[in-house]
Amino acid sequence: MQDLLFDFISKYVSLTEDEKNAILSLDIFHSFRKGTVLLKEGQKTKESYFVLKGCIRTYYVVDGEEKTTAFYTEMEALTPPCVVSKTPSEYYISCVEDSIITVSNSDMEVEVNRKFPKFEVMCRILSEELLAKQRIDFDEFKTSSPEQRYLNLLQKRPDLIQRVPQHQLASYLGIKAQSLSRLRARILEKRKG
Amino acid sequence: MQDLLFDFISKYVSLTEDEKNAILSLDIFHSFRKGTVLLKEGQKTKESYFVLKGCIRTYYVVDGEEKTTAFYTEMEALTPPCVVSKTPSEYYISCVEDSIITVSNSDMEVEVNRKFPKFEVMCRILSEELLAKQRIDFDEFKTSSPEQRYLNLLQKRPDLIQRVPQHQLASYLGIKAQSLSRLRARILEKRKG
DNA sequence: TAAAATCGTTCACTTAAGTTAAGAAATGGT
DNA sequence: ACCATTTCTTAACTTAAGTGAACGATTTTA
Repeated sequence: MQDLLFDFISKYVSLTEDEKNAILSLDIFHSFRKGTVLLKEGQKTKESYFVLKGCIRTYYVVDGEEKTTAFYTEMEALTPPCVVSKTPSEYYISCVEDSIITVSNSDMEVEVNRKFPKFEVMCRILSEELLAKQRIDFDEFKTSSPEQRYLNLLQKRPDLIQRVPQHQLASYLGIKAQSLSRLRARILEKRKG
Repeated sequence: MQDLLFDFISKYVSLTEDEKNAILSLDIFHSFRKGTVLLKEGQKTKESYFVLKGCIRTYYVVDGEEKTTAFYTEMEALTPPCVVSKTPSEYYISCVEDSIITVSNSDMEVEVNRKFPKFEVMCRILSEELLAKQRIDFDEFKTSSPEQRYLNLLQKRPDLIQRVPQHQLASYLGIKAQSLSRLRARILEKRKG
């Protein structure tokens, strides 16, 4: 499992054995059962997550209704906005599947960055990449219809459609579960006719 | 004008006179007239922008139609995704108003980061903050209706509604110009009735 | 394994956005 | 100052998403 993390890191910086051991000594690898809530609305936290196996989701609860805004699967990292802004969390994070996740906290990261400056570089590059990637995702969302968004998702993350409940997918696409059902039926109809 | 930039930077790291002079010697301050196109679709670039005065927008052209996805105003920074991914740009950038902007390129930044490691730290923090901020914006967009988005914008960036053409605002809100007109009329109607 | 809860789909109806077109208002260029 | 262009609004019609309700299928859990 550790190798997955180190393979990921090696795409950005090369680590010595000492550095690897320093990371391992932090004891950041954790398993969670499906449904486990990692973060609740209103809670303060300094934790960031990196998914090694499984899937986690972020969701808001508005008028008693869950609004899912993101899914993180294998080799994806999540630092909740509340960690950056140092305010209580506005959303929940929970496990869609049994998952193996590294959990680190920002004090730890400050310490590691101080000891190993190359970490600072990796964090900067990672943040810049994620920012650019997320910008593209946001732009695609804005400029397309729910149907186009669904077809786009089918292309880019077909696994999500299999492993995630439809009603969570629907709010991820910005629509209601019933509309997603209808939209899928519409697409099938087009393909036949 | 330079002071605006240094005031902004001072929120993240403190610079010596030497460091300030190093930045000034790069000659990054530029003025552009309203309508100037800074970047075109298909073009390769290494340039990042920081708006000191004025307003720039990013937009895609889909089937001959402009789709505006973002506005950047005073003290806001933009590194186009294509700079990070090193691919041709998928969108245009142009000036909504006469603007004063610092234009830097990524080779310059690599050099500055090498000379002054504190820049690396600032870039990391800035990227992390922007990532968190953009995540919140994306989530708000996903979880609200066009009407809610408009009312939200009225709260958070009332200046934009004044300084930007309605049809550009409309696509920024993910709808057509006619729908924005109608939606505004609907809101006025509610306030009276 | 039986009862309860969650999940996915369908339907009828409502609401709002997309489309096409027209015209008024504002802006820009010469 | 005038003409051309762009911008904004309105209207009638079409299309698709929201809503509330029902029902079977699946999953959970007691």
